[in-house]
Amino acid sequence: MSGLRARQKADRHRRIIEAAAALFREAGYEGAKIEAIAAQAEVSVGTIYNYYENKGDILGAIVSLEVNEVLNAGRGVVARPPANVGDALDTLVGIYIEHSLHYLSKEMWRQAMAISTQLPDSPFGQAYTALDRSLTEQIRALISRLQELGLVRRDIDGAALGELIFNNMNMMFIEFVKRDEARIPELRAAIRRQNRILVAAIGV
Amino acid sequence: MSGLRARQKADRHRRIIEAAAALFREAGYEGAKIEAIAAQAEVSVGTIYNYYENKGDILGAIVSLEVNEVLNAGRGVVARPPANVGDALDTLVGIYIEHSLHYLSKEMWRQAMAISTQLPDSPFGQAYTALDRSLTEQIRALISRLQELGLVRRDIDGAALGELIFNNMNMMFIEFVKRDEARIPELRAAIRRQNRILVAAIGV
DNA sequence: TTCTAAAATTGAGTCAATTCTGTTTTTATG
DNA sequence: CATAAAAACAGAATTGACTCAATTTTAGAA
Repeated sequence: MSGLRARQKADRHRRIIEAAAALFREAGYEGAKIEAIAAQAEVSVGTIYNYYENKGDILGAIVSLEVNEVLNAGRGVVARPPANVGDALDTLVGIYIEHSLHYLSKEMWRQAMAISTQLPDSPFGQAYTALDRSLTEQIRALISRLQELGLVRRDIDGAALGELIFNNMNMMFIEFVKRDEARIPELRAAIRRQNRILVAAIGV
Repeated sequence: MSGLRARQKADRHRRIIEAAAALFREAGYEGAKIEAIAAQAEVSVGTIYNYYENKGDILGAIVSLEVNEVLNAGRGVVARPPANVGDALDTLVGIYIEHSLHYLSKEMWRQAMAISTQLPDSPFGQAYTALDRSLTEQIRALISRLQELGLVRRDIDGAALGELIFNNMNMMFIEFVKRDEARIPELRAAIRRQNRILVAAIGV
């Protein structure tokens, strides 16, 4: 019945996320003190911890928003991929990368990745792993689509190939966010160069 | 030369590392309090921070020891690789993976990886990136060696291939340390399956 | 409307990493 | 040897994430 309590809860969630997102961007993850987030969201410190297990989970909620957008954008490519294996992969990778810095700064990505390895069993750690899996799955779906279209050999191990492509891209992205001066075009070019080896191997 | 001061310094370094390694293993990274490490090493908290920028750097020193051993073990394979591309890669990957849990527990690896992404510019962050590069380079050297031996096509982009193989392996290793129940044989099998696609593409 | 149990909020208190400042030890010099 | 500068040390103070017991608010029954 969408009672008062439920509405207030949703509203507090939103205020906390908005306050945190703003402060993470302004002051960086470490620089954004929980007290400051609480003050800006007009709730108490205790309330934040009632909603999120720890500071990392707040960042986690923001990351989920970003990655889900990326996944959505990727669906279009899978549905109607460019009629060329190299271009198809490049287009999908491009969408992932170009969307990735929309809400999250490199510093926020670094923190998010760090937390997800540090606490793999926390809510955020598990959510992050699930997001990675979804991305891998989407790449696998693209390969499957390309096989249907007769652009990729039928005898290719699609699952293994999807993992290979995702893992390489992801590792490149990790290195990318670790260096503030790294630029997107160079990242894309490097991944394209790596994928070229695979494209040669799997094309009909 | 080699005055008292230098000797005491080296000795204190050693004691701190030994105390930390023992406590990290016993109590985990978080569980090993700086005060406890200081007590066991018979120095004060302040002294530890005089030697290491932060707790992560202590772990970093231990990780470096481990990875350098791995690199050393790998040299043998590069010098005399198995006469088959798939086996050669599998042997090198195997050495990396089998040695990896010698001194470091999965939990210690998780922390180390997290810190290296979180603080890429700290002494440890930079060292970790350099170690990754060395491993990538060693894989590239193996490929180069296999090309000399006529086992891999000459027109293959060795640098890109080395990165691809390392990045995939590394990402698989990250997922491996994130799950306590994951086992080494399955990890190796999964990587072998992924590399099979590449082997088919690059063999003469 | 009034009352009660459940749910949610609050903020002072705890804990551990890191910083800071005064003291001690070592080295170099006369 | 004495001594002053430099280096290293010690541990108390600070800081900030997180906890928890007390208080307040809400939902629903009478």
